[in-house]
Parts: sequence; structure tokens; C-alpha cells
Amino acid sequence: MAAHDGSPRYHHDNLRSTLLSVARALLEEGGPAALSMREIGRRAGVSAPAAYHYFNSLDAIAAALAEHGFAELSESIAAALAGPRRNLLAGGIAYVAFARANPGLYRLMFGEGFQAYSRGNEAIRALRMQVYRQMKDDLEKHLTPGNVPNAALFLWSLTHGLALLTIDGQVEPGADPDAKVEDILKLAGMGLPAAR
Amino acid sequence: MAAHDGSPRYHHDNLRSTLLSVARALLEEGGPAALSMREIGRRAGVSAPAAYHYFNSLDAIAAALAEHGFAELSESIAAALAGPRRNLLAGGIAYVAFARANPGLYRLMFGEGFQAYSRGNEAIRALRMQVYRQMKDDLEKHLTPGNVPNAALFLWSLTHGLALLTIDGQVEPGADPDAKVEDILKLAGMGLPAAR
DNA sequence: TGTACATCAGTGAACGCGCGTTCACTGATGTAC
DNA sequence: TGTACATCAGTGAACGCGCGTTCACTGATGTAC
Repeated sequence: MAAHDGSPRYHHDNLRSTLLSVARALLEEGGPAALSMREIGRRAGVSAPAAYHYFNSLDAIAAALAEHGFAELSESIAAALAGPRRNLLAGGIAYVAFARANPGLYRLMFGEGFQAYSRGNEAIRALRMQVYRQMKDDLEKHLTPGNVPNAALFLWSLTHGLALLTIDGQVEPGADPDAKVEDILKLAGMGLPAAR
Repeated sequence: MAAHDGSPRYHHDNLRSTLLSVARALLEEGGPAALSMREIGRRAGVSAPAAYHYFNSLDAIAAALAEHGFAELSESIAAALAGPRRNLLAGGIAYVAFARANPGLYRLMFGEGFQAYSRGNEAIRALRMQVYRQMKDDLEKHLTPGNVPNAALFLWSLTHGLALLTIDGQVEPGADPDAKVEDILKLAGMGLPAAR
């Protein structure tokens, strides 16, 4: 609560961010279920109660991780949508790439973790919706308005499903995972190949 | 192990199946993480160790539940593919309807539960693949062979993603959930609507 | 039909575990004089 | 520059919890005679 005017006072330079980063590593190692106050403390080289100076509960840590994740994902999609390819395909590739790079975090944001840690956490729900809206806004540039809601749900289902199957190890990534993702996502723009 | 020639011997008529059905109810109430030997015993009106006469571990119960689930899902898809509509769309609708009707079980089969309970459980992995193959076999009737692998992954991603978003409550189902699902899945056959 | 017996389904107590969180504390730090 | 002090970050012990699983047992059952 007190104003710290920059540098913290005690043993650690920035225990708050240390806690978040070890928590994130833990999340990536064992998934959302592996998050634990005591293990986070252990890895930060600190007793478990120390974390309570920065977070009210384990849920609060999970929520902070998720928020960071949403910010990163959103930024990454925005960059792709604004980048040289400037299209939905690029956005979808960035989306799946984020999940591939941060599977534990992705699960926390969109999967099991959400129910376990953030049931009723409106902040998280709103952040989910923000990513969805990002997708929708871009769609509106390409489609007649009436088609947008179904198209958006279609695209979100496809990318979300592909992201999860990928991080579940149900898709062999091959040499160039992005290319594989691109091949799949392209089918969304083209429809299925013609009948034999 | 002993041959029971039909009727069981002790208090319960069929404790094994009672255990499975209360476990399934528990799964639907609280998701895979809620499965617990002690709670299963409690709900079956039996001490927790009693369950060990029928299952070696909690994992074994989860695996049995998943196996039942795969059998049901597979049957339901097969019925749809053989039914009056006889097409992939009907299969996809059946797939999502299964997830909607059994969200906890679906998560156990395809989601978080898999990692927690069945890591390395080749039986479950094989059962997943069996459902996938079912989809692929049907696709082979409609597409040139080279297109099948990507088309199959595309469809699985779409239905899996839609199923999960639905059971996560990210899709308002509306009056007729099947119709909504159909609208979305149709986009897979048609491609996205033309540009404005 | 009645009795002795073997089976084995189900019990209750106990094991050791890791967890989230609270609590009174301690002692390093920065600051005011 | 030196000293007294207030702050508050981090500690270690403890709380109560529910868990999976093991163990020696008990007592209802079906069966053999």
C-alpha cells in the first residue's frame, strides 16, 4: 500500500515479479493444476506466506498470469493483423503459435484453469471476450455485417480447437508448424476441396 | 477374478456399476478434478476402500469412464453418419451434441482429464484416434485421398473447438442449439461468405 | 433339514502426503534527528 | 557522522483440510456334507 518510490526495501529486488515468473514456469511444467502457493514460494527461494504480501490468494496469482497472457496474445494478434500479410490467416497463425509457445498459460486462459481458478471472475471473462472482439472487428472489414457473428464463432472454434489439439500432442507438428497451421486455416477461407 | 456366474454375493447388487454411475455424476457436477475415491464411496453408500475390490485406483475408474464415453460417442456418430442425412454435417452435430450432453465426460476424454489421469494411457489415446478415424473414413468417401489428412484435422479442430466453447459457456445456445451448431458447421462445407 | 465351514465383499482406523492460509514474530532496512 | 527508531518484508510453526491407499478385521453369504 505504501508508496515505494521505485526501489523495494527488503531482500528481494522485486519479489512480486519473481513470484509471477516462477508461477508461470510452474504453469508450463505442470499445467494449471500444478500451481501451488508453496511450490511458488519454494522456487522463488522464499517461504510460502511471503507471497501474501503481494497476492491475496493463489487465485489472484492465477488471475494475474492470465491477464498477462491475454495482453500478450492480444498484442501478438494485433501485430499479425497489422503486419505485412494483414489478414485473418496471419491472425490465426499467431493465435495458434501463442498457444504452442505457452500451452500451460493457454489452458489457464481458455481451458480447465478458467473453471478451477476464476469461476465468476468477470475480469478473465472480459479479457476472453476482448480477444474475440479483436477477431470480430477484423472480420467486419471483410464480410457483410449479418455474416459476422457466425463467421466469428466459426473461426474461433477452428483456431481454438486447432490450438488445443496441437498442445495436446494430437497433431504432429512436422518441420514447420506454422505452415501446417496455415494449411489447415486456409481451408476456412476456401471451404473443403471439391468432391471427387 | 472368481467366476460369479451371474449374481453377486454381497450387500450390493452391482457395486461396480454403481461406482461408475456415481463417478459419472460426480464428473458432470465438478469436472475431472472433482473425481475422488472417497466421494465416490460416499455417494455409493460404501466406504472408500470398498471400491478397491473393483478398481485398482482412481485412475482406473477415470479410464473406465472415458472408455464408456468413447463407446457412446462413437456409436452416436456412427448412427448420425448412417442416419437419414448421411453426411458429415450430421456427424458433427452429433459430436457437439454429445459434448453438450456430457460436458464433464467430454473434458475427461479430450481435455484436461487426459493429462491428469491418463498420461501415457495408450488405451485412451487409441480410443481418441478411433473417433478420429471414424471421421476420416467418412471423409474418404467424399474427397480425393490427398486432401483427407488436412480436411480431417480441419473438421476435428472445428468440432472440438465448437464443442469446448459451447460447454465453457462461451456460446449462448439459443432456442435450438443443434441448429446453431449446424449453422457454424455449414461454413466448413461452404467456406466463408463472399467478401463484401 | 441342519450344521460347519470357506469365501470374500465391505469396514474402520490409520498411514503419510501436500495443500491454502493465519499468526505472532524478527530483523534488515531507510530515515529523522 | 552517529544513533534511535519506525516500518514492513519475510519467517517458521501451526491450523485444519481432503486426499489415495493399505491394513487387519468382520460378518453375511453360499455351499458341502
